[in-house]
Amino acid sequence: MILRWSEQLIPTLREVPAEAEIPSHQLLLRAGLIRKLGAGLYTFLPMGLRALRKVERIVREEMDRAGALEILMPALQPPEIWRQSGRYTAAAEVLFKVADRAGREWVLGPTHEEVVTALVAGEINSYRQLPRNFYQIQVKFRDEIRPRFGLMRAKEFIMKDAYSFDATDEAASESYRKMYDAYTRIFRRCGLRTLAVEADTGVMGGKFSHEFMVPAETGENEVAYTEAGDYAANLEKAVSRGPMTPTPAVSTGPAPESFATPGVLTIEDLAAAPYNVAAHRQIKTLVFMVESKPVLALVRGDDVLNEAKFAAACGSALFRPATPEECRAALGALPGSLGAVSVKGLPIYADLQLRSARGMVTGANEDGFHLRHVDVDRDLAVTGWHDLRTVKAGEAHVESGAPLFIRRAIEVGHVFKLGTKYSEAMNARFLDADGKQKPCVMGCYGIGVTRTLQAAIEQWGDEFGIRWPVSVAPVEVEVMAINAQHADSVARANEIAEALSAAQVEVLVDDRDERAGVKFKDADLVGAPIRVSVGERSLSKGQVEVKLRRTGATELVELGSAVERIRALLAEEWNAVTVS
RNA sequence: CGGGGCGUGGCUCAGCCUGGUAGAGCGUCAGCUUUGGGAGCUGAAUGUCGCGAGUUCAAAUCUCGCCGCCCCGACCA
Repeated sequence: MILRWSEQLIPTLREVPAEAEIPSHQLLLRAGLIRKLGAGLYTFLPMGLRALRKVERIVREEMDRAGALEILMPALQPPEIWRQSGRYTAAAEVLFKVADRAGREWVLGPTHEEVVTALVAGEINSYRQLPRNFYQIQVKFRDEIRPRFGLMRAKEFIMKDAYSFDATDEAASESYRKMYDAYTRIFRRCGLRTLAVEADTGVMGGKFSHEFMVPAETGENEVAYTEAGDYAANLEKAVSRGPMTPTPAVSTGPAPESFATPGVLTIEDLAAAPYNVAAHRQIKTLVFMVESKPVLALVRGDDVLNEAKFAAACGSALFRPATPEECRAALGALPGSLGAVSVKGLPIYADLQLRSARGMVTGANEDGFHLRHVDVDRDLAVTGWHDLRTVKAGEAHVESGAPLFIRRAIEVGHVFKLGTKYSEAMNARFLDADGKQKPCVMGCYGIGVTRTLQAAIEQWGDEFGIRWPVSVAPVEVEVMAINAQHADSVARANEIAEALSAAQVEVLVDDRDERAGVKFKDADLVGAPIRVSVGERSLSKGQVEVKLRRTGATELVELGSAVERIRALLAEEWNAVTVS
């Protein structure tokens, strides 16, 4: 197959568009792959769509190979099923809602658990029909608070979502494992290095999950991991043996004692002179409005509350920090002087590091005062003890004791073991061999297809453009006649392109009457793995130049053996992304 | 939603502070020259200065409101 540049729409940009901040977003625009319609809304241009289709094809092949069945569900959904699952309110913030002409409300699907479970509830009745795994590649709509970074976080994006249904928990684990393996293969075939990390289940619910992360400085997630690779977790979920400095455990007085701390509003203020209370000797008291009611969260002064862990502890994701007025209403003081000593009637969730801590300092619930000699077990009525702190780099892995590293990453896939949350809510039951009705045990599995594409660019871009892994490159080879007015060059270039095309190679011919520099720059931007340039100079010696975009290596090849050599190089490129 | 920034030919931006003629580079079109890493010359087209009010003899410029976009936080593939 031959594409001719002159007949395409490949609007490359010489300058970096002002709207793009991160390299992959800049390259998507500069290489003429996408154009923006509005915030988080993008048109895929021909080259961008070609690359996207390549990712989709890999995903399809691996899902099919893993035994999943492709279907296609509606993006427009009735709100009833969302009420039925309970997510009409739980996920309300991301739901796009539209009205039809009669004023009836509809939902634009942000995901499809409800639809697929409703389907299964109607169609699967017997254990003999299990297991089944359904997937689709489809548009999702999410009313993101802040769309960002091009395709990375869009209001409308393409996702591969799969849903497994099993008769037993063990069988569900096997389905989960199959998807996990398929994901590993998919990302490798897309040329991506990924890290599978333990993850928080969030609003999805369920038992446990793994995220597939592409390490990148521009990623929106942070991952904690050991060098040996025996542990990797999203920072939201990560645990360690605890902070580097132990929590004080020696009582300093028989009862809490108030002391004046005028102007002190932060942990740092209190840690500084004249008070000199080290941060790890302080109790940080945070107030959240959980489903409109105040709840206290306590962590050590030098720790950072992990909101995902807090959500798990209090059993709700619907919370926000309390306003100063709400803090005053709940505790009688403004942030900066808050504490949990003697507080009654409010839920208090405390981090495990504070358990049995003694000789601590915390706010007195009186503006400008703090309490010292606080012994947690004696002075605080803690509702629940949980791991609430965010792990820090350098802390010890729970099992091996090895130091944890932290780095940023892009989440490209997420697999969940859901259990029966949706099947029970939506009544997806089957008749088991023992004659009893049981809910299907579910799993769900997502890949951000458009995000994966951008992650590949983020990982493989350089200052000149995109160095596509051949498996997702819009075309495999670009051929150009350096001087479009030199008839012999043009003829030879076309011959090579025809021969490659005959050998099932996807070729882009830059047939524009542009100067060499322009075509070279554009070739680097668009990033075909192999570039063939035919020019008078080398042609006079019977040669053409072949360049590998990935390594930058160039070689001169005899005209007669050029096609053979290109195919050999191409085979090597494919080998680099092949999974056996 | 809170905080910050920006909106001027297709793109990148200047002009705004201190009101009066709307500009540059790139791109586009025509012609000539040039042809191995974003060429040169000549000529040309392209603007409701985001929208709406207000102040003023006069508004891209000052004021107010709205809209859009980008960045930082919460959400997620």
